[in-house]
Amino acid sequence: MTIKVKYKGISPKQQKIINYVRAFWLERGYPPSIRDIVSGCSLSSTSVADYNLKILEKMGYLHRHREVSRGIELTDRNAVHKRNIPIIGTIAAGEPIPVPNDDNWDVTASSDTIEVTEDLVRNKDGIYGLRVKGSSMMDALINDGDIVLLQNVKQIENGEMAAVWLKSEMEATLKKFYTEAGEVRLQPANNQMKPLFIDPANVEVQGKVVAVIRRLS
Amino acid sequence: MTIKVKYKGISPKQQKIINYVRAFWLERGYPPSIRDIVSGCSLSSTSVADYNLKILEKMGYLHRHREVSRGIELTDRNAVHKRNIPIIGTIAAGEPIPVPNDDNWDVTASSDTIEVTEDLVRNKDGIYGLRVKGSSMMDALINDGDIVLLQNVKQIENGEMAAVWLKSEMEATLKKFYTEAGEVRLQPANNQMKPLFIDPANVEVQGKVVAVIRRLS
DNA sequence: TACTCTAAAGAACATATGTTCTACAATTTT
DNA sequence: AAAATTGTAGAACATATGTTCTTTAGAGTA
Repeated sequence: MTIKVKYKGISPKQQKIINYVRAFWLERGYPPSIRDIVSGCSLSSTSVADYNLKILEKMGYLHRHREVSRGIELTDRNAVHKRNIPIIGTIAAGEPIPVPNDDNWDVTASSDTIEVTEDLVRNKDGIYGLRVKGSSMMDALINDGDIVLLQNVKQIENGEMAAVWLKSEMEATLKKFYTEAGEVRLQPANNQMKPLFIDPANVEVQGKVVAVIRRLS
Repeated sequence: MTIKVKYKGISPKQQKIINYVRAFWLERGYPPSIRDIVSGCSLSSTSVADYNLKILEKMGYLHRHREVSRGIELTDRNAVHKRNIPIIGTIAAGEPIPVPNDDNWDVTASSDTIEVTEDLVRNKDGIYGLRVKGSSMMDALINDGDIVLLQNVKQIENGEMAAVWLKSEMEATLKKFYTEAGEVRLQPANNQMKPLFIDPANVEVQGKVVAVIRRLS
């Protein structure tokens, strides 16, 4: 199905072209070449296509990548804002929390990623995911198999949920984080459970929990 | 939300290639050329890329259009589509579970929606969302403010998580559902908690839990 | 009319890019 | 060990494709 949009300030020919590009792209999964446009829009020459594409680009309807075959990118007004978040490892009670680095940070190289809509991680940089292993995070209301999205931050504000590594206990955990009078209070998400009071030197904050995603069935 | 699966039966190199193709496509709006793949995946020759692409095509991971520049089309399983899920109300212990109807079903009219990528709710019809109010669902590892995605189903399979309304108790709850010898067993997601045994006549299954999304900070 | 500007034709060109071939290394199978 | 299969390298080739140039036609304007 092709959705035709009415565009302002452009000729019928240009309107035809932009609709053709969109339809082609939706149907085939890659953009049309200049000559595809020529035949698809019954144009007489590649230069006519080029001429009109230049105008459309200047008006902001699309972006062309120079010298790239089929390098037409629609500036999509109904663009889906999505982000590929690399899942760099698993988090489990007895294992160190994987820390993002240049290697696993590369989304294109990462074998495992989760794609989320932008509003889940709005405006935030340094987001990565961990797959939860085991049921040790139940006090954080997080189950085996859940995916936790973390943000790589230097500082945690009081009350935020953090992924912390307890050095002497050699344990990873997810807790609400509070600094209080020379010590750190770690509070389970389930408020009815008792907090943990720890020596700050024993705590390594590895990230801030931004979201949790659980898929069932 | 798209979760990239570990692909079976293909080499790490092929896995890297397919991820690269998808990332490239998502980011730039058009597919990569063979030589883009060569440099992006640190391959040594175009023929290596070609060789592996042929295998990936044979295995159905992508489709190549012969003699077409950048004519790589990702198979549907890799395509990312988004869905707007209407959030038709809240779910709380003491309140009836809102039931979808023609009115609140209309995504365009619904005041509140959540946008998710297709494979979180893959192939499923009748998906709607409820915002969790209160902390009564903690035994399901679900917190105040979480969003629960439900599917409007007639039948629940044993072991699936269901949103049920307990008539005489006038209570909504989320539990794993089992029918057993003339009664219904409702098991909290936290397996260490005790199950509930209920007369089937007292149970109204309102929906099947498909996913849980928790946003923090 | 003459001038300007926009749009179109068609051809020619440069190169980006898919394809293929041969040789060889690495791995697995016999 | 020998053979077969699988994967890698590099180059060469054919062509798909973006770019540019010149010429021409129409439309509006002074």
